[in-house]
Amino acid sequence: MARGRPRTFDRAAALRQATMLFWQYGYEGTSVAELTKRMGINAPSLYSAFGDKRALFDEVVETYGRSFGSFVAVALEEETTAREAFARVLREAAAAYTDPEHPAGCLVISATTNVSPKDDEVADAMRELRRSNLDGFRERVEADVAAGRLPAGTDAHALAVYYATVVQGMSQQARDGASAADLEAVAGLAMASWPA
Amino acid sequence: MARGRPRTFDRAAALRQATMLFWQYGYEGTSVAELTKRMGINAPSLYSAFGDKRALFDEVVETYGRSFGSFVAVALEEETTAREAFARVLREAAAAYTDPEHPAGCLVISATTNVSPKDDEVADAMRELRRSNLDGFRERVEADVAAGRLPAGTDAHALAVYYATVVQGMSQQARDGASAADLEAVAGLAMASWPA
DNA sequence: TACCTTCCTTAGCGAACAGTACAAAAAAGG
DNA sequence: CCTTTTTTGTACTGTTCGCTAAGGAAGGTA
Repeated sequence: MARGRPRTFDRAAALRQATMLFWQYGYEGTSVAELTKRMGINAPSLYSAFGDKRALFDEVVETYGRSFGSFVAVALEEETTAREAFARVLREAAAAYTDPEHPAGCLVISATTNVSPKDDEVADAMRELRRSNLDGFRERVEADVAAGRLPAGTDAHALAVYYATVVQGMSQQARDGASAADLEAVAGLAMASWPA
Repeated sequence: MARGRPRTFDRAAALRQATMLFWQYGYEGTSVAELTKRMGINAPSLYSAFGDKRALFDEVVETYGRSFGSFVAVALEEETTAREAFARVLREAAAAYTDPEHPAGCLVISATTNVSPKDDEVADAMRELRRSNLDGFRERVEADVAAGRLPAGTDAHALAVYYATVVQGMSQQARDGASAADLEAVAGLAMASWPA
């Protein structure tokens, strides 16, 4: 098996390099020329291995969700109470968004904030991802209401939107140079709004 | 005076149209071709009246700050207490960011989130604007600490970063389709974190 | 009317964009 | 060895990018 000439570059490593570029400059802010340069390959190798720019970006987003972005779903699932879950999400976001090992903030939040009309399909796909994260927030609150850990009248949607707002704001703050300590303080203040 | 052929388009109206495009699609997401089409003029008229794309954007940002974006500074100055000032900023942001008369969110927050490396000067200029807004937040808190309306140990910087985070998050939520009611609930929850 | 200044329209500039045709090169199968 | 299959590097496609040269058009001034 494995007919033909084998590829001479590490596909996973190239994908990681592409991730760093899209993370830092966004979808349209990253050109194929910059991608091939950073990935250490020529354009035909990129198109052969990943399809086109859009497909490469989709694969970047997918692997991002299973690595850098997985802490959110993990925290929502592992913590026993919604309060502890959201506190952990914010605490870990403060660390992750300012980790000097990679670009600041969250790729899903920031990579398609400004796109020209011709690429609104990509922006819509990312918006849909953020909306599903918001649903995850709401469902976690609803689970605690159902379990009696939160009052029956709790507005799960409002609480979910609030913490999504804080997380998205933290991402932008990190990209504007906020420190991990700054964001930890934000996380602490945001948890003061948790219903009594 | 006023020698030569007078221009046949309304410069202020053209600037408003440019504002709407930059507001919706961002700096790089808006092409000169789209600008001229929406402004109803040809490229040479745009360059003659405004300089180049960057100068047009700068003028857009300046007029934006004196109109749509002025509510923040006004609220910080007019309200007697910092608490009332921040509550008003969040309340008015909820309305302004979802006003159907113009694109959602805040132009200064969202127009240069993703730019290619060649335009990082524009992104830096906008970052500096956001940083000065953050300074305004901090100074408003410090004023209340000095006046005895807030405890002497209040962390003005942390509080300023927190409310800047909420405002930026609200802008992104609005661009993702959040309603005015959603953002009003966010504003209410965010004020629950105000120091006792 | 004649002139002067400025604006508008047409047409196009070089550069960068995403994407590809083509043939040499390198492996496995026969 | 020879064919087949896939990757490789070179060079290139058509399109869009921001921007502008050139000349006619339209006003005020004399």
